[in-house]
Amino acid sequence: MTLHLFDTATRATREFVPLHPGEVGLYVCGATVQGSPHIGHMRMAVAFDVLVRWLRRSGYRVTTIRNVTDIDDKILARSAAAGVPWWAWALQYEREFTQAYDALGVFPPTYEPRATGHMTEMVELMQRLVDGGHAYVTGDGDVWFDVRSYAEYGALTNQRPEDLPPEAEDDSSADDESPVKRDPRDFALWKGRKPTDPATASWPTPFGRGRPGWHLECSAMARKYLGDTFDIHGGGLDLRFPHHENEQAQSRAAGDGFAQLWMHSAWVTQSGAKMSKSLGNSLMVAAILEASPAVVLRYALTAVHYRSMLEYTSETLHEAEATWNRLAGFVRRATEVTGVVEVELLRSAPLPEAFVAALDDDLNVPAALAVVHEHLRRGNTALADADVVEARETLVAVRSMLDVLGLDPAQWEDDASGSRADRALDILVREELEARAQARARKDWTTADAVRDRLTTAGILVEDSPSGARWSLAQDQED
RNA sequence: GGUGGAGUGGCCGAGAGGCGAGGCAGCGGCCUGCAAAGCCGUCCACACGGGUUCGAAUCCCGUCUCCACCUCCA
Repeated sequence: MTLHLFDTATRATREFVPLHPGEVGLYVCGATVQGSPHIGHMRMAVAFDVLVRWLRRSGYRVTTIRNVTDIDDKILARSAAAGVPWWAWALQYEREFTQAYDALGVFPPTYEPRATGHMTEMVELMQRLVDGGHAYVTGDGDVWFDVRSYAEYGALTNQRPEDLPPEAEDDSSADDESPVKRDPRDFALWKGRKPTDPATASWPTPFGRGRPGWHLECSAMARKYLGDTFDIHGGGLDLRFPHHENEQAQSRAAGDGFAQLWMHSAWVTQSGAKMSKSLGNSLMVAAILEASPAVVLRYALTAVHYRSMLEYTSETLHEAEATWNRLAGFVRRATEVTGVVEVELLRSAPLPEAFVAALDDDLNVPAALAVVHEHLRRGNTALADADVVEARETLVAVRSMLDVLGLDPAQWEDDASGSRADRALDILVREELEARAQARARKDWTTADAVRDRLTTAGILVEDSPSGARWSLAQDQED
């Protein structure tokens, strides 16, 4: 079996055949940096991160483009309201996104182009569309894509232009739109400069000064970095229409082949409904990471199939943490017995067939995790039986699989125990445990249990093992 | 109205015509000085009503409920 992926455009799972053997070009729509990242953004990032990891592990050389939309209506509006330059506003949130991606172990893309750095490419694309009769300029300097000039419009989302509802007759915001649009469904490639726009937010074009509409940048940047035709275009489900439909229309109308396969990741929902920013801070990445380790959030986001909605409840992170502790606990215990296993070895070790089959089947991560858990159980049994050979085999298998998902506990632990406070705590706890060990040795259970109770009260979990006691911070029981 | 998606055991969540996914929680047991961790067992589910079939959660018909996109959105 080879990799099969669900293609949103054809609504079918297809065998993935790269345009160039051994290479994959992937374009993922990144964030419009108008505000702080929430877990929905991260879910999308993690989903495509797993795709990239799997492609690489499968032997492909992957070029990933994830753009940053750093100029748009909301950025202008919000920065103006805050009295901050629009570009400062954009950069601030771009940094927050970068930090969030890093925290969750999302590989940086090969290139991360900003819209504002690609005005030339956008103008060129626009020119090709105007020259080809697929776009037109209106009096106020707006440039519109002519939907009726392109018969395939609607192909991506299986809609026909005539099915799209006509613009509301009494649309009071119509003043913003050109009064001479040829068709209500025509969308803006370029927005002519308005007197209220900051001077820095417009760029010269043959059609006058202005700034890009939302869709143009992705087509222009995908072409620049991946070529006229490339393998996969991804993004969140909501981008299908109009954003991706419009991207495809403008690129193909201009003569480019554009994406061969479309992938869309599903929502994070709350109480069955799409989450929104009005729900408050609880879903913002920064707030979550204050309360939980980043890897726990990553586990929670990874564990659900990327095309299924992820119902986020107060239990989600607790459950993820419990499961994560089980995985990490095995890796820690097994490593004590078998010695350290280097990452290079993991990446060359063969993966269990069932795991490979699961990921090849449209990245079925839940099924792949089931395989991980089967191995985990076998590994724990091997540890209980002091079967070092079996323990090492399962350790390598478990870590190899988790590495593909970006969840190898050994790689997440390195940066978790480095601070001076951590080292100080370790020294103090070890002294307590030593006192307890001595008490246990003389069968003074009262003293031994008193030590353990004291540590438990402090939120420290003690586990005895043949090689002595070990400690860890207990899982937060707060709701 | 148009286009898609979904309803699975206490909870989360895969699968998809016959072999009890997996996880979390609970319960029983083993192990342990007692625990914890771990292991074993248990909890045999698929919105509803019909139909096809030797057999349906899975296919067909109908019904109900929910969600998304069609406007900025991961």
